[in-house]
Amino acid sequence: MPDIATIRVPADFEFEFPGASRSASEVAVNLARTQMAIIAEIERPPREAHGLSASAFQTLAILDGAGEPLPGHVIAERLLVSSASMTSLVDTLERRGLVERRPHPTDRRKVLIHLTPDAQRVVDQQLPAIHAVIAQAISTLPESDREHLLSSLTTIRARLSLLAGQPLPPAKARRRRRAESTDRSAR
Amino acid sequence: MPDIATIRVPADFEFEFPGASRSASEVAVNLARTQMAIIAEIERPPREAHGLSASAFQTLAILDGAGEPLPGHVIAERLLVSSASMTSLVDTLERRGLVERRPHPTDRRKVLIHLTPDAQRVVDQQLPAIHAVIAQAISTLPESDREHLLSSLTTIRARLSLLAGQPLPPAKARRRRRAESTDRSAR
DNA sequence: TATTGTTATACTCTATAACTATA
DNA sequence: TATAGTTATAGAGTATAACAATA
Repeated sequence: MPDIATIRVPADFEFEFPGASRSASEVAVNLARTQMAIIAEIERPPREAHGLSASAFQTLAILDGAGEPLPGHVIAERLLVSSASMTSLVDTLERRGLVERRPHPTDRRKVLIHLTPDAQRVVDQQLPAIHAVIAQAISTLPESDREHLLSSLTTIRARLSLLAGQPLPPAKARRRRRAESTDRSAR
Repeated sequence: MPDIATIRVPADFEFEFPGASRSASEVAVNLARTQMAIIAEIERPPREAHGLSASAFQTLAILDGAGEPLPGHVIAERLLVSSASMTSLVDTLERRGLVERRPHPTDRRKVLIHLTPDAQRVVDQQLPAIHAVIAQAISTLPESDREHLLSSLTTIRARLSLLAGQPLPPAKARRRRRAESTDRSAR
């Protein structure tokens, strides 16, 4: 049973990367791996393979969540893709009969994307399964730790939203250690 | 300044999705968003745009971390891609002069992938920048919370590695709420 | 027989640039 | 002018299946 220990970085990490923080990088690496493991479990077959890419399924989920048809540019912006990519995504979904394009009643520049009954079935089937997997994945974490975890994550996101508006600091040069053969792939 | 609050799911969430856990889904959603925000900050230009995809850069990082040339199938397995995809990835990197294929000295089935000096320069420049961004992103989280966070993440990963070996439980049906127009996109 | 890697094929995602239609 | 969307073009990533070479 691999991968059940906390991933650590080497003791000389902060020597090799001036400006880095060992504990911070450990948090980042473990965050990434945990997130990947959750995704993998959610997508593990047989998940009644809907055969949709993450972006395509997310498009359906966004439409379901909105509870009403949306114009393409709104979906594109929530999905963080370009308008041309959105066109192509909607093309794919339309080909599979999961969405329909219909003209906006008043603004003739816009095209409203509607979920079809087939798509609604896909979403209604997938969402409960996804949330059930998540419930199972987190089930061994006590409720009090969940609140603590949420608060730590929010602290990080708040800091990131500040950083996003600032210029990037110059990076300091890597200091090479003497040659050795230990595996440093965790970095 | 958007997105600095903990993302919550609606109060009737566990009614709508039997078998789901509200706090668990909140953890999963916030984990995903935090992870995305870290990636976005790491990739924020001008990051001396190396122009490499995530997989391509990770391939270089894996080779750098190993400290020695590796056969393709080893990289493929760490990267979680097929051997054919690995061939295509190495093709791309070779075209850009970042890796070289050389025959394995003893096992003639294998091809060892070597980093070129150019690639080493890319990695030596990117890794310190990445770890510096991470240090900044986590900087407002007290050291004791970092350990707590790591431990919670490991608890989740341990549970996931157990689940991965088990059959998927049947999902219960979604219960539709009365129609309303609130935005439920956080799900 | 099993392992390693490649080729062939196909599809999706993604982006930029140029364009049309509408507001 | 600005907004919404499409088309054209291009490149990358991904997978499966069939195959060759080697162990």
